Amino acid sequence: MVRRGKAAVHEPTTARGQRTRQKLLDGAEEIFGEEGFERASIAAITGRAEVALGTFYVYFPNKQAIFSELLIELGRALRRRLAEATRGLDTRLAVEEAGCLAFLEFVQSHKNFYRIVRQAEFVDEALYRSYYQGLAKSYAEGLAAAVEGDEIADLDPETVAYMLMGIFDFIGMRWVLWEGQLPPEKLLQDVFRFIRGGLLRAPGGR
Amino acid sequence: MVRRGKAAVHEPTTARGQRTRQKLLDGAEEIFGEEGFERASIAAITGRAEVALGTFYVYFPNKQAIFSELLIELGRALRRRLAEATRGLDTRLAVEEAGCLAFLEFVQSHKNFYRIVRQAEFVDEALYRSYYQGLAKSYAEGLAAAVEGDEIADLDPETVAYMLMGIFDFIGMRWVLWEGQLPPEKLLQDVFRFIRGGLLRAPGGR
Amino acid sequence: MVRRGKAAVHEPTTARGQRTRQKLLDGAEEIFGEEGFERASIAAITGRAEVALGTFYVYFPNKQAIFSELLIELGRALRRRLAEATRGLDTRLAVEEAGCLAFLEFVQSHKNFYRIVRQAEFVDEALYRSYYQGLAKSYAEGLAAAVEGDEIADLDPETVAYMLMGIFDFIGMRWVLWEGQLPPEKLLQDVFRFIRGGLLRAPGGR
Amino acid sequence: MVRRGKAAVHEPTTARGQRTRQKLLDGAEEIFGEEGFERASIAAITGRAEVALGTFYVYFPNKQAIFSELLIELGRALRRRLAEATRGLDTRLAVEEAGCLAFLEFVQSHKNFYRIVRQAEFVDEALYRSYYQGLAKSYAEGLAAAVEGDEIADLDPETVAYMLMGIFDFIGMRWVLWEGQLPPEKLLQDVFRFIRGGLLRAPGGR
DNA sequence: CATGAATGAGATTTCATTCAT
DNA sequence: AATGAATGAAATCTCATTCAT
Repeated sequence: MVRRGKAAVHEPTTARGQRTRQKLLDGAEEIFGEEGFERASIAAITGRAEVALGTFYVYFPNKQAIFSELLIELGRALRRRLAEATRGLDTRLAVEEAGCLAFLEFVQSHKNFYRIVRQAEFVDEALYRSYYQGLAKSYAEGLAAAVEGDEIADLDPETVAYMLMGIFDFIGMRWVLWEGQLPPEKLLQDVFRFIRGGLLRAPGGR
Repeated sequence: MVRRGKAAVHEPTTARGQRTRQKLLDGAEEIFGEEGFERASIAAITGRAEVALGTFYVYFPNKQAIFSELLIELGRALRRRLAEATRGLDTRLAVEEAGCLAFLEFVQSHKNFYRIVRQAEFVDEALYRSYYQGLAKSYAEGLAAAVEGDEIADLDPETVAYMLMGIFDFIGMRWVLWEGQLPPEKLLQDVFRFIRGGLLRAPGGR
Repeated sequence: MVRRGKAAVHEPTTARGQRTRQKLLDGAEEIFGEEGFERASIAAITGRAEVALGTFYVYFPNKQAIFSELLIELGRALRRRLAEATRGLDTRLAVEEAGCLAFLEFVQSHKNFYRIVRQAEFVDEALYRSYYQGLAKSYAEGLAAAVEGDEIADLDPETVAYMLMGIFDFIGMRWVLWEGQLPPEKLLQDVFRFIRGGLLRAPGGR
Repeated sequence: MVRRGKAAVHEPTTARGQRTRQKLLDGAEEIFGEEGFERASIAAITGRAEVALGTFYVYFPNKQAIFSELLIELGRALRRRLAEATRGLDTRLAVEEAGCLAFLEFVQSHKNFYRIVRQAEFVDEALYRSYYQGLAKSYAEGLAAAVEGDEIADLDPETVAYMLMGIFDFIGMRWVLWEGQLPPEKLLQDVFRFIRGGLLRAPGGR
């Protein structure tokens, strides 16, 4: 009947608009990483992006929206990076090792991403879950194939996927987030040995 | 980072005071779990605790303080629980398995705790780190002894500690936090098999 | 399940609270009258009331709420005034004349009320209608009785009620609102003669 | 009160310009009617008119200006309608009746007009008064002639004009605005009878 | 003529904290 | 010990208006 609702927050049509929108996303990534979602203010984001406060609302309806978009984009970038890093590798163990390294390198070069993902639980829980579920699904598919091919032990692929994500997450936290560097080579080898042992060792039972 | 009020915020002397203080802590645990630290308001906490707003400041100088105290108390409770659950066990593997189960049961009965710990990173980072570092230290000591005794493979104990915490954390997230239940027995067995494999398999090398 | 929602905006319990609340209502009446609902800011209201901005929200959830409350209170005051002014009069015509005069005097002493009622249509339409409908109902009851008693012509009471309200409203606008004074006695007599004629003259038909 | 832009806001010269300007006026009439002046945004108006935001300022210096123009145009249209409807009628009573009906029909076909006029008091008070004063003047002139010719009672013409406008306004509110329809024929006859009585009955006195 | 990105002042609303009782 | 009224800084969001294209 009567059209209501605000003028749709649009995808910009001009190149200038595109640039502004990107500046906002970049600013938001920095500020969210530094301050956390709740303490980050729109004013801080536009300040970092060097645009006026009101400009924010030309492109995003609220703080949640830019956060969610950021999470989606960064998630995509991570997967691209993982896909590249593991392309063409022929054993599952090689994939895990390359993937682990790629992940650690990725979060090292996107330290804010780490903090952004960890906050997502409180900002947009559905998106947060789907981030991990999507990642777990990729992992699990690869693992299922490896189980199928008798390459690794017969463990539930999804469970293994969450365990691996947990390992990577905590190792990344301990070294990349807290120390700002990759784990020393020796420790990284220990991580790989642990994972290899977990994946290969068949014997179950107590 | 932690602001201090000037008024000497006292430990209550009377039994009534003790009770009030505990009601506030209980209310805070619920509200922080539901809303997150930033969105949780003192008014909500006192409302849940069924005391007047001003009463809060009789016992705590500010919002951070009650959060930190909560984290410390819950951390203590978790360790007590883990200590109980693993007391007297004679193999490291048995300790890990019992510890894993105890952890999952603990977070199941303190679902808010899970969310509180995960927020601590953005509220009181030092405390957050010391929570994990303390936990890691306990683990690492046990693991170092097991390495010493040739019970498990020669891996860096601290690194293993973080890997195990990561595994438990993510399995807990996947099952307890998201599904509200412990993982099915079969999957739990897969977790244990994975960990056993990781810990026992000595030979490194590619 | 989980109690949500803000701490209820309360009726104040202490005398001090009562006073503050009343100061806000008084300030709001002035500001709404001067500026109109939309241009009136909460800050202006609290400024007039000489309390801090935040104090407003201790007593009212938003601008609408205080406006509606104001309209209700003022409506009540008008009716009280009309009831007093017409109590004991024994002819309908006398009631109309006394009522007209009382209305004009009332709006003269509450010039803001005039403007507040007229804005209500855009602020709280339901309340606005019920204000007029309530007033019309009172009128119509009195008129119906007068028709019954053959005191006035057999016209639909509700229709007459709206006509009378329209007359009073516009005469009040022309004189009280625009000139700040009651109509000159001579003109007031013309109003009464017109109404008498309208009410008494029976002959219908063209 | 009326702010003036510097850019010479032009009357459009081309036919295309004429059309755009009219689209804006039409859009504004709808939006002002739906939302009220203050809540109506330029963006909503241009959205309804299906032109770009900036286009607004090609034709109008600001929001007030288009509102005032709208009021003037609609006022003109009403008078045209009243003039047509009463042209050639030879008694004042016939004029009033035809005028009343024409007014009600007019507001029925311009429901937004009703709301626009009622808001004008808070947007452009001078124009609002002059709207009523102009209308009252026309009325009063006709009424004065009728008094002169002994056709109606000797009442102050301006006062009667305001009373009649009040009656029409409130009957229109009750039926056209609230019910979306003209009053039932019977009630309309009661309105006419009331007015005839008021106008004809000469004798004053209590 | 027409466009739509950009601006920034101003409004509403929340809430941690203080303080008088 | 407990209360709850009061505060005001800070945050979000809206939108009339300008301006470069």
